[in-house]
Amino acid sequence: MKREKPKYMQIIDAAVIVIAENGYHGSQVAKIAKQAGVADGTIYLYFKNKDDILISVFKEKMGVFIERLREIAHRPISTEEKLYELVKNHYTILQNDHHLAIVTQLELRQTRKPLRTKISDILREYLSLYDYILKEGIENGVLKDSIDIRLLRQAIFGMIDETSTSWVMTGQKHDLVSLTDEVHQLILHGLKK
Amino acid sequence: MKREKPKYMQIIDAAVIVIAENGYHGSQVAKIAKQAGVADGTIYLYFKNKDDILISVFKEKMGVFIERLREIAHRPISTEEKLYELVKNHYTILQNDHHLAIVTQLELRQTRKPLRTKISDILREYLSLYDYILKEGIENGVLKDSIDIRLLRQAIFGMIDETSTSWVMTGQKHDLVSLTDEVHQLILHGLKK
Amino acid sequence: MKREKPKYMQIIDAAVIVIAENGYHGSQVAKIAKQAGVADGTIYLYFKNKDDILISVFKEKMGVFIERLREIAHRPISTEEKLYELVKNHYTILQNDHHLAIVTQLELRQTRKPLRTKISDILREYLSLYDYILKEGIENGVLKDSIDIRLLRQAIFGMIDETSTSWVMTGQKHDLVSLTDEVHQLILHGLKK
Amino acid sequence: MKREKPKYMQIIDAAVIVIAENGYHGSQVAKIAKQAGVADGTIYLYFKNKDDILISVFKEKMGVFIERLREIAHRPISTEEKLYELVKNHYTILQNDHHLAIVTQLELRQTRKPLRTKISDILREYLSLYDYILKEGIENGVLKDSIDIRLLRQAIFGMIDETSTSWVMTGQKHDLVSLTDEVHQLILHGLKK
DNA sequence: CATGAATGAGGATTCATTCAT
DNA sequence: CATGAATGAATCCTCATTCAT
Repeated sequence: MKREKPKYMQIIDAAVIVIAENGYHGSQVAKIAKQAGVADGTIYLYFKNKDDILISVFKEKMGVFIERLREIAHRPISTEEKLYELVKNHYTILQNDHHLAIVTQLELRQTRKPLRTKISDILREYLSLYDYILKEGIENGVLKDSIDIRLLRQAIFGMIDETSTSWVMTGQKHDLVSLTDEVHQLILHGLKK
Repeated sequence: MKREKPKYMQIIDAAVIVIAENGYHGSQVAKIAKQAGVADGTIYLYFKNKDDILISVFKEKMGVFIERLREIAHRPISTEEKLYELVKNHYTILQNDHHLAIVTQLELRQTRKPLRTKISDILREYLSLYDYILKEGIENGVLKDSIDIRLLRQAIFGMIDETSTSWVMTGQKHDLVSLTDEVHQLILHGLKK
Repeated sequence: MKREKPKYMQIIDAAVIVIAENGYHGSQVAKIAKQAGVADGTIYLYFKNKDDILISVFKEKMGVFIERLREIAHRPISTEEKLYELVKNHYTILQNDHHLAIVTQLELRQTRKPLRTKISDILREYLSLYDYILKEGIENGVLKDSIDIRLLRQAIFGMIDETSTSWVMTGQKHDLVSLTDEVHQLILHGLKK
Repeated sequence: MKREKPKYMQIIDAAVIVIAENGYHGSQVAKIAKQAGVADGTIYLYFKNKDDILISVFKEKMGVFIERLREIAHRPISTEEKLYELVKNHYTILQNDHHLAIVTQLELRQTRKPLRTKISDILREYLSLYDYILKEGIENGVLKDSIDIRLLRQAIFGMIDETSTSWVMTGQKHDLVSLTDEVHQLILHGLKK
């Protein structure tokens, strides 16, 4: 039965695994095709080229982050709670898929310009939800209104991203989600006692 | 006078320029050699291989960050002031050398395992100075003692790194150093009003 | 009405257009199929393989050359007149179908052995009509009997073919048929005054 | 001793042999490199790409045709004699190098546009010497002045080219140079008795 | 008869590295 | 120390052809 899974997602999923295990550089198209159980040429029926696979992986997986955060952003809860859920959501998705975590935190930090641009574009949608929550917080008088919102967003994302990368680079040994409380506290109140 | 500059630094400097302008991928050894004004083969008298050039670039340039931060860490000033200088120092070095900023924030985020490891090793020395300042702050009762010091460090570095990367990716148009006040405030007191 | 045209000729005609516009190299089977309005696989119900399309194109189109020349060869006119009509016929067919002209003069000059052989075989029938006319001319004492008939034929065909190719390569701008008089004269009396 | 032969000509000569024996299509760069006794990559120190090899082969070899014809064109002999030598020269060069003959008459008739253009450019210099001789003949009242000189040139070249191609396609069995007399006669006086 | 998704063999080209001079 | 000509491994992608529907 060919029905099971459309080949597109089959290849995406294979790519995540292969890239996580071999690095983008070590992930020949043939290797991804084999993992996906399709012929090399089949890849090109669904993706323009190799880079397009990576971009699509990011797009598809970022979709999950975005979808859930969007739901959080619209819940009838306080800004503090939304920020808490924001952090927890990010950590949870990464912790639940170690392969994805490697790809997201390490392999996707590609340097070639065109790729970088495409990835940024996708990330922008995710970060615009940060902005939504932050703006609301400022309007409600919960968050500082003296600082540029972009800077607030970068501060939050920087903390979450750096802690995630550290977690991945140290072998994903400890529990990432359990950092949520402390990181949430740091985001809101800073390092000062 | 090229004569007075040992070829080693000549190549390092050439590498920063070439990599910043062409990306690591587009920086063939031949191109770096040409920019440095030496023959291709000469590179290999000073560097083991191409990766070694990148690592050496990072090591040499990180040295400046480390040197200055070490001086700051030992000044007879408060922890708050040290953190202020830490941020300012990082931003200032990047802002003063746009080529270096590109290399540091974008091109060095290489994905290949061996390179990643080497770069982490070098970064560790820089980050250990963060730890020194943080530890002091905790002991003096200035900083939270309820949170793991590694997390505090990641929070600070994450913010600084993310803001720097954003600055580079948006074309280094605005003034980076002038963000110091706000970022310092976020580090200490968080986003909450 | 596509319905009335058997798919075989539909594909042949599509191939002439696609090959003329894209070159043999740029004429993927899929492109020909699309132009013909059939599925890729359908091509293989009518042709053994891609080369077979080209051969069939040549065979079908050469058929027109042959048919008309055969009629000319049997007309009750002088050898000189027959040679005149031979040239005019060749030029007229090419001039009336610019796509065909490109395919015949340029794209069909394929180099691969098997194709070359097949094309020669088809051409042979056309050229045997040249021989028929030439033989008659020799027997009637009109043409030189001192020169091998194959050489005479090659001389005529060489002139016609080269002038046709030049015409195609210069963009088919001038009138090809109007060269008939002069070429006819050259064939009969040579370059000498 | 690497001295013997500059690698450029070494590769050109290898290419002629390999292409003659395998066709352009069957002539992988690796095969040419092997025949030339160099590494694959070395080819690219001397040629921009594979097509450039073919173009260079044609340019180098056409040079011989041109050089010799130029000398003939300037000899103090009659136009008739020059045309005789022109034919003989062409046939002689081809007959003396069977590999070259195959490449020239068959493999070089490539269809891809850019290649075709480059080859035409090179051929033009050779044909301009035809024009030189023809113009002289017309001015001296030896040749017809009623026919466009380009047509005269195409007639001559067409005959020579077609007879050469026939000779190659029939396996280069008979003697090509011995056709000179008859072809010369056809060029000057045509087929008419 | 007709479809078109899937196949997978095949090859030009780049570029880090070496080593004879 | 310095050179730079030569090396050769390594891989993405195309596209003619098949065959299950």
